[in-house]
Amino acid sequence: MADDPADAPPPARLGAGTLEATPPSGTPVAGRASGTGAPTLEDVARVAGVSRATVSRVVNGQRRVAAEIQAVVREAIATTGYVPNLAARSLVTRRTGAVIVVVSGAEEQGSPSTIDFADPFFGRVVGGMLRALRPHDVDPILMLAETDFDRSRVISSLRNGNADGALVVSTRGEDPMPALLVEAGLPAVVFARPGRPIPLSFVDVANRDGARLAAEHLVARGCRHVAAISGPLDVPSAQDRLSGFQDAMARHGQAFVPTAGGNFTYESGLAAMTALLDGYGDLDGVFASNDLMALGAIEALQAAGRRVPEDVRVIGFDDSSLGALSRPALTSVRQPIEEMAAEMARILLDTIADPGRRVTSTIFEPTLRIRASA
Amino acid sequence: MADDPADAPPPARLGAGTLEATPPSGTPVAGRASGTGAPTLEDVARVAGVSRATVSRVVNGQRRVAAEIQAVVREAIATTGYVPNLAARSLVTRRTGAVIVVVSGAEEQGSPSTIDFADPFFGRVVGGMLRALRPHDVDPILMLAETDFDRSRVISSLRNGNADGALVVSTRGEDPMPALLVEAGLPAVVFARPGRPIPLSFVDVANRDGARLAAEHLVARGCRHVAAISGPLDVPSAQDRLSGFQDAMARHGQAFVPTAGGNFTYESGLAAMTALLDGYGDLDGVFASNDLMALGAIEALQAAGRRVPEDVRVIGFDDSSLGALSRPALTSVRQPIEEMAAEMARILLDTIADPGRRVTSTIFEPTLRIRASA
DNA sequence: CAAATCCGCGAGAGCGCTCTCCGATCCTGG
DNA sequence: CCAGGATCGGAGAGCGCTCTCGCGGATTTG
Repeated sequence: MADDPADAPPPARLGAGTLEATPPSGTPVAGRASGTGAPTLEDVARVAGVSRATVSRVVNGQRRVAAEIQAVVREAIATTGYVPNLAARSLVTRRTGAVIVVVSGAEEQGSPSTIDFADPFFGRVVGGMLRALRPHDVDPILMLAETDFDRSRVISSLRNGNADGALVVSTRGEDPMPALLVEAGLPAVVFARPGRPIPLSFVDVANRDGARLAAEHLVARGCRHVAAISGPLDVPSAQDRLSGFQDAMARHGQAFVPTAGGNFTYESGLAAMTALLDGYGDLDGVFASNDLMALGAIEALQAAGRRVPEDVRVIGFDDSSLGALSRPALTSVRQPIEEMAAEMARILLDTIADPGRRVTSTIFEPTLRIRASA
Repeated sequence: MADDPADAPPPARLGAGTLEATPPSGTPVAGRASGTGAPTLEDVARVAGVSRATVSRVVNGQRRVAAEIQAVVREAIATTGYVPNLAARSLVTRRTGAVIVVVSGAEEQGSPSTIDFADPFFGRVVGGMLRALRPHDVDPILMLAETDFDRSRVISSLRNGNADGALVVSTRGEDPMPALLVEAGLPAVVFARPGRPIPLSFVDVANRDGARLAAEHLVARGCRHVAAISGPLDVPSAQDRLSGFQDAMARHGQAFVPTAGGNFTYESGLAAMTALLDGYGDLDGVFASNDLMALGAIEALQAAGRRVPEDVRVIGFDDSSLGALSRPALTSVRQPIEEMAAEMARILLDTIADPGRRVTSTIFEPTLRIRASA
């Protein structure tokens, strides 16, 4: 890979400030000997007057090493500025200390899934994983898996020992990624129950319970004609949220819940609400399967002259920052995303440590975050 | 890449007994011989009846290899299901094919910077980097750098060859990360001009131009008494946005611009606007240095009975998805974040390929995204 | 037709680390 | 005071890969 002038020419170059790159004078490298630049175990051993093996033992704390020698070695490590070469280590240990965080989904024409990352949801998940991984000194490698090629790249990375396992968060129901992982027998944990049952660990939120919470709240607030805006029904969570909501409403006397389908986007929520309003003018409550759609629904409601929450109450799902900032602030079912992500990391780490382990799943309880919209 | 399950040359064994629920019968692993599990170069060489070196040449396409032999080798690779062991490769090449993406900032008490990731800004930057890195087969390792410990971990990772370089996006002005990187002589590129001048490549947006755009738009819309809500002034971009705005307003006849300081959060925007309203009741236009603060400002304005945009026009900076979704939709100065992130990746890759390269900076031109709020 | 050239392949030496032996030292009990 | 056991450091063999070097055969040139 030399240079590729074919790459998108960077637009609008104004100033091109060029400073002389300073030769790092004060780099704490000392007492090396080999030609490459970085001090090696060998170098430390020489300085400390011990063997490579002993230094290794001190570094990894594997076997007891006499306190005295340990001090000498640590001293030598400090003066040489030694840091272990992870490539060499993982070559022999067959562990990389890295996991792949896969943001996966089927490719959608024209929707560069920048959207993925613009959605705070992914940020929260990734953030939660990072925090859980960090104390274990495990690095997260971020990969997008939109195309089959991407997915095979993930599998390859794992197979060739670039990473020890995968944490998958899918955007769609029929994502092939989980199945591929299982097929290859690779350690992995996914966010949300996979579309079809496969032996793979996952964490999820009790979607039906969350939907019930929403239903009960609407009922308690006096709503008598409520509708639902669902996500794509091939996604299990969307399915559960809808059916959970319908069931709960049925228990409270509303046997039929007018429903419109969306795809978790703002626009689809707007469209769904508009359609709903068309057929059912007397609605006084709406449950949307995520916040983005709920926001779209509010927009449609307001455009139709309905006030939220006075005329129609709206509840979302996710408790995203978007909903907290919008006006009226969105009442929403909160899933403890960060904790869920942390749990994923924990399960994966366990699985890596003990590959024989059976698959597990952890279901988290949602809570209702009451704000202004309902 | 069709591999028929029929052609399994030597007795294929995979780590059986690890999975329990599925018998993964069709795993594409076949034709190994060594004990570890994954086929090695050696295995491929044996199957193809050539030397290790030749297989390596085919894999890396480095030197001419007879087409005929090449075919045989590729065949062997396919039947063995060979994937190169990256650890072994990077041990000798001293390249890892990975870069660290550092989300950095000073530690703040009580604010678990989940906020970082909930802010769509980071998502967009990271997404842009991912896309630019992918075609080069470079993997991004995500790391948070909040504490000194985190930062030294980043430096260590780089120094011990865990990654080839760093892409840094800082949240604050006096972030120590850039300086540390320069000090250690490590390849790195930062997002936005560093707080103090150091020999480090960066990309940025022409903040002053963006602010000018906002000023001119407000003036064109008839605003005569405009105020500014700035970010923390130790951040160069916040400084430039403010002074750029002030200068542009001065050119248009408003020599004094009432200003309140915020820290890029919603709450600070709200507080700043409230304070501004206190002192200057006749404001008819506001420029906030980012969208979050602009949103807070609008909230304050509405709370004070001012209509947006009828009474007061508001312009933000960032063109974030938050602003697009809020009502009234936020007019904002757009910086091409994804392209900027891609350019960062490009510069870093160049720097890694040619470490002697001098530092460069690329400044992008902002544009005004006109929506409802101004 | 012989000599010079070139091209493509194989042999082999490590890259920096871990980890299994083994030998040396020390401690303990008889 | 010595045998036996426990403890701790050293030597050395690779992990899987790349890359330099050199050699043989094909091709070209005098």
